[in-house]
Amino acid sequence: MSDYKKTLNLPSTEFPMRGNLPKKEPGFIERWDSEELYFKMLKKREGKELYILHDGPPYSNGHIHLGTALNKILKDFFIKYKHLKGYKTPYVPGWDNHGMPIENKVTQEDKEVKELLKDRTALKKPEVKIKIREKCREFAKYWVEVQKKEFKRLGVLGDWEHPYLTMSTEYESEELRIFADLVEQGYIYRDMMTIHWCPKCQTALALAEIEYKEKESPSVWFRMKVKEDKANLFDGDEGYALVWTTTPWTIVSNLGLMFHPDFTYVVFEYEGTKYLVGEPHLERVLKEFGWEDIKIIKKVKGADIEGTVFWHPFIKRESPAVLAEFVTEEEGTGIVHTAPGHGKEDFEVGKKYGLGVLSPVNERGEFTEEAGEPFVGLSIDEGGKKVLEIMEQNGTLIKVGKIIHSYPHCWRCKSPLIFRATTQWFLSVDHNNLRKKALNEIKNVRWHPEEGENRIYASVSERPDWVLSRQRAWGVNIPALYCKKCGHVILDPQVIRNVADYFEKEGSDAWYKHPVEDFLPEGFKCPKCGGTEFDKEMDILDVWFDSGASNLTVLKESRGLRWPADLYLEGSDQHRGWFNASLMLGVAKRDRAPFRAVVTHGWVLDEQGRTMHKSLGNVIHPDEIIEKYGADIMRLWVASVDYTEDVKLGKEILQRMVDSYRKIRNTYRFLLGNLYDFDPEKDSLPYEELMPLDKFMLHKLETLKREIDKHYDNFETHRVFHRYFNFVVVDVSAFYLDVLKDRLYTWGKESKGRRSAQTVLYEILKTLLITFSPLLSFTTEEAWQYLPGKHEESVFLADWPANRDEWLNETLASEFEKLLEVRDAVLVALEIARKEKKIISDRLEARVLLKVDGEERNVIEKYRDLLPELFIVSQVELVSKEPDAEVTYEKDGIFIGVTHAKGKKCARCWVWHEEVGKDPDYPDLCPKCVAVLKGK
RNA sequence: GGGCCUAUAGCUCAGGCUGGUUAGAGCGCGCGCCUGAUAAGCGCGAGGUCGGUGGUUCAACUCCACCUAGGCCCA
Repeated sequence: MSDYKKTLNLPSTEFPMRGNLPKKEPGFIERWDSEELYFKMLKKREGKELYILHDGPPYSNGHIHLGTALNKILKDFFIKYKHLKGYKTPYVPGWDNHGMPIENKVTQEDKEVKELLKDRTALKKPEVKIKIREKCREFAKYWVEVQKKEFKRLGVLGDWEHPYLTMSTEYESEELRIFADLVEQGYIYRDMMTIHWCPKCQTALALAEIEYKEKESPSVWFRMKVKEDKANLFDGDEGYALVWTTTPWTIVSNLGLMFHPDFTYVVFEYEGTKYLVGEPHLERVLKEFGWEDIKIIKKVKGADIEGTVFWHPFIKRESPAVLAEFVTEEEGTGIVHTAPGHGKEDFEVGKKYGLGVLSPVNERGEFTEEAGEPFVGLSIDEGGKKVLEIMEQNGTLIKVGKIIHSYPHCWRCKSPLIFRATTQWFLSVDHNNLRKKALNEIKNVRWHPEEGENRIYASVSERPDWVLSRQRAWGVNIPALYCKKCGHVILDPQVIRNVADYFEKEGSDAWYKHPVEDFLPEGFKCPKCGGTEFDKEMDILDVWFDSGASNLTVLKESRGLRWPADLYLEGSDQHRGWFNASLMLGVAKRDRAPFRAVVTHGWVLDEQGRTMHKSLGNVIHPDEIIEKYGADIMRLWVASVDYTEDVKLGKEILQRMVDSYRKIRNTYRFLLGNLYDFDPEKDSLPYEELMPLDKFMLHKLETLKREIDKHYDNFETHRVFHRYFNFVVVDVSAFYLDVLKDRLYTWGKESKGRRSAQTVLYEILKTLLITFSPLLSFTTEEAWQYLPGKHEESVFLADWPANRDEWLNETLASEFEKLLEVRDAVLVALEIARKEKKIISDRLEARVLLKVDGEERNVIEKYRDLLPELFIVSQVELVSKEPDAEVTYEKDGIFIGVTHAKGKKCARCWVWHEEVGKDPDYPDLCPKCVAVLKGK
């Protein structure tokens, strides 16, 4: 009986059922590398239109995380897709190397550097800087190599041997030349700016280096006498503004008083003296002072107080009233002491009102000459006490208490920070209409998702001038000169270009290594005093300038690239970061946005939708996933989610991806198994000779391909995934392949019916592999190797399947959709027959009686011979009355009856047939099988 | 505190922008079948009232307001 099994055409393939991805994937990477697949891909598209995705450089200071993995995988999706579509897609990965995190790491952990830095002033010495930079370079280089391996492990193809590094000599010199151009065009200027400063470490701190901690400070209440009472607050009498501060030392630098424009202010009289205070603050302040029996004189709106002038409490200096929204109701008096040199808001307001800036404090946190006697040389704490002393004496001090509040501290030495005004280099955002031009360019860029446009627009229209300088060691220097004679600061394009030439040859350490004379053009003199001796600027450029310049330094013809890029693809946090910086520099230099389209993705969150955080213990590392499941599972996950929003990842989600993967893989496997004896060149049938069901599947395949194509083009890879997966599961696996088994297994090996099916199976498999290869790169490549017939050595060297209009057959498709509706109803009836009535177990034991009315009747009759195959039952009988059977079922005018099939079960094809046994040579076979075995 | 965004079955996504029959799909789950895709394959079924509250409307998951939770950026 089982002898007949050998006469069947059962599937056969070497393509393994199990993926074993963690083990197998590295082999593919090696092969792609050694066979130079990336370059072969480029070569294949020689002369074709370019599609340039410009890589946003990740920071080289540790292993990649899920966010960077997500990012690179998405980039790989679109590059591969565009390549398959016929574009030439060179991809040059980049790394961002300079900057604070690496410098901090080195200065904190490198023994040699730590030793050098025991002397806190050492940081200023060129040789120490060179040492630090050397260590930083080593550090960055190490992590570039690590990340490179990790990115490659994800299956990302690109020119990994020639990436761009912001610390490379080539990059640094080009960057400096761009800077020189900007100087020449007048974008760069110098101005004061307040920064967080650690007096102990004697260094500026970036926002990320600040820790907020509780601190006890004095709570100082004092009064400032009116000088010019423009708003007639006090009716010609002597009057005082009540002011509060927690940093008495900054009173030395007071240059104004802030009022809230919308608050109401109250003038009241206490013991014969008139005072001004915010109305919301009045009660609290009186209680604080223990003042009773006051008399309210009048109320004034904050906005009206603007322009009133007060006297500094102890210096003969004016302090005008200005308006600002920073003033709060909760604290103080509603009148805020303003020292533009010592506070961010103060600085902004001071700049707006032209108050000037006083910052008479040196790097060690000591008062300078500028502070005047008796403060010179005092520390800020001592100075603060002195201030209180003086105000106590002259009667301006009202009360001193204590307050515990959150205050910024240095992350390194944990001591409280101060605000200091320093001179910095700026890029003017409004020079040459830069902002306006940039805003205009934003409209010409395709943003995905669309909300990105609002976000970048807001950040460009609101952004202040760009502070370019950093007081750091690890970065590209700003090659400015200080005239030794007159102190004049010079930023000369020619000098900068000379420096750039040195950078190109020696790297940016050249700035420290060479004497300043080496950089000067012949006969260079201080334009102000004619001096010929200069000091070098020690500030470096903001790292956002580094990466923001990448479009200009990297997208060059000499690299086979082109400016502007077709696509930028980064996390949505880059609207304010890299997109912004790139846009500014791109527009400043070339009057155009450096990108044609910008795609952004969200954050990777845990399964509950919370940020992954060490302290929450919910962090997942990419290599955990790769080692356990493989990169294709990760890629499949990326493909399955709508990345424009935040995406969740966790155990269940991964398990679902593994399940999906198995289904896809097994379907590939089964397709391959049924093509073991099929040579597409010899055995394919022309379209006209295909069986109707097979033509129908080509119609579905063609539709699928076109939809997927559209989704890729719209950057909607999750729609690609869902559409594709649904096709694989529903149309191919559950329907087509299941129905086809009889034809594939039991019909003659070279029968037309079988070849017809194989012709379509081959097209399906090939299309499935190519169209999904950007997403599921390893597995499609693996399966590709088993594809029969002549084909490219790699799926990535194939072309996106061309549109086949002739495969679209709407008439046939709508007929089959109707048949499928009937099929669905039949399946329900069969389930009843099996489960409730137990008259059948296997579907082939069933005989189906069918009565269909209306237009569907014609279709059913047209394809009546196909119905048993389609339902996978042994017999189908069309009846004209509602069937009288053991099992009946009706749905939407489709009447179904189920009985047990007549005749006997054919031992070979298992189909029940009344003519089984008719042939004496094969007493247990049906006529069809007999014919097959007798070779027709 | 401000800007932008998100919230549909256990999971991943549709739908709704142009408000109107029982809100769809696949996976997972449950129950079966098969043993000629077998650490596979097939079928059937049960799951949501669309984050919450209020409003507009004859009618809202879909429009508006507020709230809650979460995310990114900024302060």
